[in-house]
Amino acid sequence: MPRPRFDRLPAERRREVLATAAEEFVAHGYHAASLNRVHKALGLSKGAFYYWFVDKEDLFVAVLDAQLAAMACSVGGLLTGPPDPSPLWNQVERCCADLLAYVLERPHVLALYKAAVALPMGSADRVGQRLAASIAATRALVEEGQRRGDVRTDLPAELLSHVAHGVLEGMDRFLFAAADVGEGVAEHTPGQLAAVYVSLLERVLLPG
Amino acid sequence: MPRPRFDRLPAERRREVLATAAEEFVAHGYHAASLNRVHKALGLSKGAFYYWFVDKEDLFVAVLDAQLAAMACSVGGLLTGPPDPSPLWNQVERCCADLLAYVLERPHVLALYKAAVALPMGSADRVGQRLAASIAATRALVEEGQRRGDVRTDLPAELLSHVAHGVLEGMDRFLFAAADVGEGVAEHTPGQLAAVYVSLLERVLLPG
DNA sequence: GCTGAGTTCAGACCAGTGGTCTGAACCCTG
DNA sequence: CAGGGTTCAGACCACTGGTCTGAACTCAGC
Repeated sequence: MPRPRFDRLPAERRREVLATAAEEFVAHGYHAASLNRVHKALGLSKGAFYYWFVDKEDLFVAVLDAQLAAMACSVGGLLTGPPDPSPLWNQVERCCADLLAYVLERPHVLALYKAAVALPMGSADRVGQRLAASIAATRALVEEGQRRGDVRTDLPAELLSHVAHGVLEGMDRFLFAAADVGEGVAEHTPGQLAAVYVSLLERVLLPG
Repeated sequence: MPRPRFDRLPAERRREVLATAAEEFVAHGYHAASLNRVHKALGLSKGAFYYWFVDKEDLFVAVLDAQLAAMACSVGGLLTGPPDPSPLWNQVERCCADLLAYVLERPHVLALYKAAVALPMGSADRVGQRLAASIAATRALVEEGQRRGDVRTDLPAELLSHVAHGVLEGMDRFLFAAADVGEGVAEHTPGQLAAVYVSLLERVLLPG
């Protein structure tokens, strides 16, 4: 993800650009987001913009990466640190709870995520890469689990990771839907929700 | 879904229009599909087009409905006919197998489905409605299962249907991915695949 | 057969889009 | 101060989905 020209800008300006662009993507989704509006809001010429970014998707990826970086700072990944011998499902539950806590109070992150998944999957190289990261994480979990004997091995890891990812997405969508209807998800703590996530994951992944 | 003017056209012309439009959507996805290309391919003026359809989404929905109708003709739904006392999971497996058989040899149906899910969810009124149908079917299954005692009741039906839907989507994506890599999904019969679908569904849905 | 209202649709036109390109202003090194 | 590289303003382009005018046609009612 080399973006040398943009990166050379003063940090404050960079932050401003990414924040404005993020607002636009959050408000309208990827396709309906208008670069012209972003330019106008920033008092920015097309020349400058296309000097910094190669195209619309490039900007979107930059926005996405900034958000992911911010999230990674405060959440801490799964299986990314030093080897952790504690029970795998406990680690998963902790990670889920953290992520939920982070994301539930940052609706714009969810909106960006929605915008990302709505992209044609052909853009597998840039946006797809970022989404692939989340499925890759699931896959890493599945493989580590298979190694430890915590995850069934009668189905291929590839299949299991897709399905596990589907389970998580299903939970997500349930939460979205509940939030849209105004039904208080807030009554449940991230910890409680995480427990449900994990129990469902276990159902599909546990051996036997 | 009233489309009185278009419906008044001779059936052959209608078929031709929908087929050409379907090709375009299949080839490029929703957003990248160009109405102008469709017009040109059909020797059709904008005037005529906008006389028949209210906008791009309207055309897409018409294409989608035509495909769904064709599919419904040859597949036959779940829980839609007269009450069937045979074991629920057997019914599900039969339905899955039929759908898989139908869809695996009609890649364009898959492409259309992908195009549909890639739409901004705000279009909940038209395209979203069609997608909602599939989740509604899952939900009907969950509720019927809860009534019969075949599905757990410790979690709300709403949540379970979203998660079940996620499981199915996960399987779908696994099949897509496998097909993209060229790995023969074809080595497995729809029946075998359906058995895996159902076994995973059972994992998340069975009581206890 | 004529008339006039309603239907059908050709295509000019519009605002807006993402993206390209020219060239002016600036900076920095020799 | 000369000249090459960097930065970026904004005219311009092809193309998009969508609107609108008005010509051609259909078809009652007379």
